[in-house]
Amino acid sequence: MANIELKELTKRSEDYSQWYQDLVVKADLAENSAVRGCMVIKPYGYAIWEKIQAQLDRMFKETGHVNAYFPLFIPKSFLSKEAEHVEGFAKECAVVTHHRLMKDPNGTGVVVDPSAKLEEELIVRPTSETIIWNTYRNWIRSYRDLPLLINQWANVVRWEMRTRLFLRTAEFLWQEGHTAHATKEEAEEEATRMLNVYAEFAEKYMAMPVVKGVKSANERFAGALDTYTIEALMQDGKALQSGTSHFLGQNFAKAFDVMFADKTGKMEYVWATSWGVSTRLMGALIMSHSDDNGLVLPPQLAPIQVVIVPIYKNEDQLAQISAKIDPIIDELKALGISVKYDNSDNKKPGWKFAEYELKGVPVRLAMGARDLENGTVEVVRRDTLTKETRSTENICQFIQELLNDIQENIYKKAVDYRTAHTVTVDTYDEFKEKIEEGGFILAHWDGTTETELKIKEDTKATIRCIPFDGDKTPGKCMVTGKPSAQRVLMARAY
RNA sequence: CGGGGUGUAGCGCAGCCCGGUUAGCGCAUCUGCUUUGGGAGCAGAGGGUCGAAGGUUCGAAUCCUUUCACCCCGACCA
Repeated sequence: MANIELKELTKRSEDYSQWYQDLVVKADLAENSAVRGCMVIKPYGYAIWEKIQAQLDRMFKETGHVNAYFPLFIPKSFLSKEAEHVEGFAKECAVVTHHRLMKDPNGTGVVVDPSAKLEEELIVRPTSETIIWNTYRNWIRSYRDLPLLINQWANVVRWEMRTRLFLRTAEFLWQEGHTAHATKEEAEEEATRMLNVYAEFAEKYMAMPVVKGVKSANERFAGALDTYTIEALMQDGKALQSGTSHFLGQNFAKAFDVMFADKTGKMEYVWATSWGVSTRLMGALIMSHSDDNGLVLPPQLAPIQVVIVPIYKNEDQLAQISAKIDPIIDELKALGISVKYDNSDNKKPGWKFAEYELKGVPVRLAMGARDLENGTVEVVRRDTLTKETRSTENICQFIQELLNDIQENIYKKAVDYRTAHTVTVDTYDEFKEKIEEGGFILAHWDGTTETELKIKEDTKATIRCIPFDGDKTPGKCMVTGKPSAQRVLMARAY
């Protein structure tokens, strides 16, 4: 009964934010680093990110995209070429001003060598539109060069005031797609297509339901004509913007002078999109499914899908168990299931059970003396924590089905949660009351930034998106009474 | 940048108010034995510039001054 420390996960009901922090650290996903606001992603956390990456990368390639890599540094002058863009990012840029250090003449440390000042400062990219569009100018001449469908996996830096592991860090990993098109329609289609890719990924792989929609002008990406978003609801009732896809119009083409000759030989500005998801998805994944015992991972993204724990009294017994387990491991692997056989002898079974629950491993098998006698194995599923003892016969097929079942079940649970926490309101008083309970609220809005800001000021809630699907019945704005085309999705957000 | 808090062993903390032998405790680590079906037990061992700098004092983790860092809550954001 000792070792309370590891078990001590703050309960979600006590302090949700603390629960999240505890979980990220104790499940060994990430930790704070020596650099303020920057995290170290630990191997187990990175393994999940790699699975996210691998699947998204596959989906990007299936939709015709290729990967490339652009520089970390951007000349300062580039950033100012698109007026709205610079305004959106200027306040959070890390700037490189020098390129050399020297011994401190007055001490033992090192100082910046003043003679090594850069002619033009470099910005550490907060996003890559500018450097990429500057490059595209040289790549695009004719309509035959289009469309250009490029993605890059990279790190970016945004100097945030306050950070939280995965949800908001000063440096984060992401992918950013940057595409160039001959027509407005094609670019808009692309932006929509990629939003759909994100939504499909969120729902099928992360088991996280999302609402697709368009951002209000106020919440739009700096430099975009339209920002499409997927919005998810976390277990504490707050919304999390999980991915965005932007229709950039010709803004960046004009800023960087990127033109092409169309079929008639006429010179036209190129149409653009950009789209991205980040390590923030890790935060979304954690907060969507996990419980007071730790992480709950969807089988599709779990680095370890099945863990096997032997329970033995001596070496001889372990050998007997291993002899039973080995063929099961081989068969599971042949089915494409990732298995870990934890026969380490420095931890007791009970410790291992708790540990793998904390880490969210979807299925756990345990085999001991009793099972050897009966030809059985204990199967425990992480999502419900239910146990059953089964014959080892056809066990692998059972596990395969069980993994699918878990994937479906946690998705269904998340959908049910969201359904239960989505309400429709018609008056502002009702809105103010409901927003305190958390969750999504569908309400009518007059479409003005003024009203949106008032709502934010009064309630801290923002318009998450104007949903694509669902009820399109017009009505009256809950604040001003002016006409509204459809209900919009509102919530307090991360 | 405002408000609050914390810096003592790898991690988590006590000691500080009221200065006084060798700075403690839990976890982790190492060794040995016993254990192993829900976070094992016993015995032993190693591990510290008490965030930093200055000051007061015979004597400072403790009091004073300065400073740095980090965390939490706000304003800003994926």
